[in-house]
Amino acid sequence: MRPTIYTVAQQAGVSIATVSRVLNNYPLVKAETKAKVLQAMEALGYQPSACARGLAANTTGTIALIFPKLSGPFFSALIHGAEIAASDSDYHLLIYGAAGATLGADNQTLGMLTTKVDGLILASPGVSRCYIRDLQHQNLPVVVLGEEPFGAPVDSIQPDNVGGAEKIVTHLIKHNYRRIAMIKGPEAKTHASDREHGYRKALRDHGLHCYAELVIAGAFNESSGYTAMQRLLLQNPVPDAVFAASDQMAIGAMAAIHESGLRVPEDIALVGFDDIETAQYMHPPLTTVHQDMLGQGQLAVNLLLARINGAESAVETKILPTTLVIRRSCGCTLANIISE
Amino acid sequence: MRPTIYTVAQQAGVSIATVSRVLNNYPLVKAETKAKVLQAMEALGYQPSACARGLAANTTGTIALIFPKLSGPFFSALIHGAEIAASDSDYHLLIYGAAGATLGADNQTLGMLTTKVDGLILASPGVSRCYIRDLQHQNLPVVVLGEEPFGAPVDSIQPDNVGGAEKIVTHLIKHNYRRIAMIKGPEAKTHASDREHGYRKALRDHGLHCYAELVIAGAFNESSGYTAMQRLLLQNPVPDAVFAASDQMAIGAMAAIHESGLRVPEDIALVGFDDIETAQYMHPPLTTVHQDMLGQGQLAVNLLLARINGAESAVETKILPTTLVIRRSCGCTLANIISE
DNA sequence: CTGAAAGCGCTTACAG
DNA sequence: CTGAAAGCGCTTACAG
Repeated sequence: MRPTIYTVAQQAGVSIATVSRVLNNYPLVKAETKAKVLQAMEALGYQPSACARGLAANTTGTIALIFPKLSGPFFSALIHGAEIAASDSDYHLLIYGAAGATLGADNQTLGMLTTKVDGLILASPGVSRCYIRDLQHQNLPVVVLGEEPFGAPVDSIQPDNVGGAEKIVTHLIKHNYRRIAMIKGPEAKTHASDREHGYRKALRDHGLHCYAELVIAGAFNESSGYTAMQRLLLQNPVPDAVFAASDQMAIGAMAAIHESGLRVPEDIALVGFDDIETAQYMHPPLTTVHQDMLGQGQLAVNLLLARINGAESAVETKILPTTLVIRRSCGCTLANIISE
Repeated sequence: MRPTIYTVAQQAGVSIATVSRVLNNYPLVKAETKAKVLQAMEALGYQPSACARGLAANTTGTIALIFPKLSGPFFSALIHGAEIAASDSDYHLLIYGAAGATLGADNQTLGMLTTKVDGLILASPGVSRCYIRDLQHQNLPVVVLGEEPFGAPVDSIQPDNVGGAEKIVTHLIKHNYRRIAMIKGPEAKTHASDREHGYRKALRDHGLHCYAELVIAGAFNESSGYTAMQRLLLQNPVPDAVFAASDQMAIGAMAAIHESGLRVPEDIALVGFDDIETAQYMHPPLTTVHQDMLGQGQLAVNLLLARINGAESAVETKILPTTLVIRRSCGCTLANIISE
């Protein structure tokens, strides 16, 4: 049998209340008593039950991270960041990839999940407003990651998608490219449409026309970038530069360009967004917009933890800065990284 | 106040025992009673407390996945697979990236974690035997992923590292390369040394000498592959082929080769291991060994769940087959994928 | 087929 | 500074 708080109390010759107090670092326990208890716990290999504690104290010591789907280097870094921050505060991380699942109150396993956590991070684009309300109604703190939560009064964190896209497209314009295409993300996602807005704004501000046939939708992964680029290559004339809304799509696009016998950047310049690890190892190294995914994961957890611990400050909407990372694929010959 | 089982019972006009029975799908509840209870739960928006259930039934409905560090496409796919399988069985997934943490009974937050789960998957190379024993002693089912658990009687899953490496190096030999270098992983990891064994075996079986200076250690990520390749490029003559023990290292190595002005595969052939998503989009597309990471994650969860549900069969050691994926970087001109 | 009651292992006022 | 006791919200024999 696993030892319980009773076993420890008996072994130490104190009451369970006292054991509980040393467990929770109550200041008013006599040093001598505390030592006895600690020693008993050690001797028995005692491990307090998270369930019992959760039931009695109404706190679980775990938080959840909810996703559209768990794949790709982007989410990987996010999870990693969240994991680090959670560990630092002795919290555990539950992940739930709502791939294909309905993300709402009707989802049974998601409902059960809410009773296992003290708060949750919603990194799932397209979370419904009413689901957020639902969670808040249960007194569960929530922070939304990577998307503007229209209408819901909730903390959120996102990179500066508009500004990042604008910066990199402006950089392409400075290179004197004029037929600048974009491989964008799925319509419905705000981070996708924000990057498109940045693209359009940059073109407009420099008096360039935005050709509808130069904007093609992808799905943020390599294969959709590959396919989109193939379509772009069918055009006459071919675009002289392409902005892919994610590095993964840029990787796919680069493969398509190479396969067609054209060169990057001599024939077509190509840039991405995200600055995933692989970007710098491409051939040529990919010029892109850096966003700190690890940092976003950490920040989200820390914000959430602050709310869990009762922070009452006004709702925060954090827009994190992005930086332009210039490598070779845009046509710059510098090998090193420059931020504007 | 959140509704409890008492609220539901009262609303439905039954006892809490009956509510509990419909919650757990007991067969012997009268249909009419069940309907009343279901309706009351619906009306109240009732959500049973995982903690209370866990305490009473000694079961948590969650499993843990433990990692050395949470990063890279490899672990990303593993997590994704685990998540899918867990969801399918209405289990939740707790992840713990033991980056830098001591993976043993002394780790306090890991200890607490064990009380939150019904079993765990150890994907952390270098888990100590005594830690596994410790968990099993607590009656917690364990499955080890990606490593041979020497001496510990525990279920484990791993790809055929030796066979995969042997296959791809043999393929290089058939190309008539003779100075075949290897960028291997860290010494301590069995999956790293297994891949090295496969490499040596292939050389030996074909009467080739294995030059110590052609084997350089990396750390499974891009940057270490890049650095290792730079060292290989210093040699005279340069190797005519390189086997990187992971695709990520191959990606780094490819960048180093390109940067030196040499071509892949004309000057140096290059192959990897894993078949991550990006491999096929490299320039040239990377010949590699495919292992089903998503499938391994799913299999691990299903094996664990079987144990949790009381499966008493003998300890399983699953070695999953790998397949050779021939693309361009080895020198084959075929664009399509062939498996031997 | 259903209910009363004990018990799971903690926390937390309340006394002292 | 410490203990006795109630309570957190469930499950599960045990009766009937």
